[in-house]
Amino acid sequence: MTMPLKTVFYTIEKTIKEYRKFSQRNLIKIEKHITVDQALVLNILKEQPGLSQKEIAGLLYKDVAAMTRMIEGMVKKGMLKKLPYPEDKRRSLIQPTDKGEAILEKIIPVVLKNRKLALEGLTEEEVHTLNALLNKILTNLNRNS
Amino acid sequence: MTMPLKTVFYTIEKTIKEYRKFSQRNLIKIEKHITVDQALVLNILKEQPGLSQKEIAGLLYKDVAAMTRMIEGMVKKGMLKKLPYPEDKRRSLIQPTDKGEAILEKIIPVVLKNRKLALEGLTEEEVHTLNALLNKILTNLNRNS
DNA sequence: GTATTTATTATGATATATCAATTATATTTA
DNA sequence: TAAATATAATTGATATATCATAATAAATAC
Repeated sequence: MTMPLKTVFYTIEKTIKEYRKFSQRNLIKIEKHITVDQALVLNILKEQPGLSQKEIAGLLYKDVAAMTRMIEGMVKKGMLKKLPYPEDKRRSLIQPTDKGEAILEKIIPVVLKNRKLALEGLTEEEVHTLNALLNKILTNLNRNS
Repeated sequence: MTMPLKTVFYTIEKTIKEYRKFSQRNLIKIEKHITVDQALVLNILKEQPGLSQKEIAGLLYKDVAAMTRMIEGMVKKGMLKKLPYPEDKRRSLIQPTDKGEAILEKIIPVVLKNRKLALEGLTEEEVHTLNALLNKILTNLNRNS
């Protein structure tokens, strides 16, 4: 087996892990006790209110069980609230609390800056190319599974 | 904040997660109870015998504590053995057992095929470009951290 | 309209990750 | 060489992930 560490998959994994660590470090500077994923949940709920836990899980690429527990944790920490969802009693209406919204406002600029710093020196076309190549791989994976 | 789900970082994360799942599914078909990371450890130790746990952790991009437990698990399952490491008593010499080697031989073709399927339709140049673009991001992350 | 199937969420068991603190050994330095 | 510092690995506490199963509600089939 040629060294797995020299494959492009290793580079992909390394990049996303470094990016997550980088983002996490910068997030914590301005808001202790928040994780990258929690920030994403707050943002998603702000932009698409009324999503189900399953839908949020899908967007964050997580398991629904993991999402149950993550949201539970965020409710405990006062960032989210769960209200009854009239049309479907299996679900809840999940909303950021005032505290959650305040946190989100604080972290948005950090998230934007993180992305900007990480993509420094890449042209729009390069970012587009990167996306396109990754999508080719994704297509292969879906076709073969 | 523009939707995080539309950023290239989301695509990167999605790609590596899908690739891991894809690999895991195919691995399990021929060898129950082995994970992608365990396969990588076996392979690394075969190609670079005598690495320390810390070095292996670095290559797999994991914490040393996680590596301690992972290796512990693989020893319990009979895939690895830990021998005394003469020059430095803090370390152990970690080696695949016969069973571990046999497993590795079985899975190598699967790993190679996984990679091939995932990269189907991409030219060598495209793979090279993908790598280069990711490395640009990695450089940014390192410089800014 | 009841029974069956499907969908959403929650839970239990287990595995893995992360961070801090600890232990044992090596290395440096004064 | 003794003391201080650094390194490799382990452990404990906590968080998160994953898979199977269960509980509840909704949708569909009969």
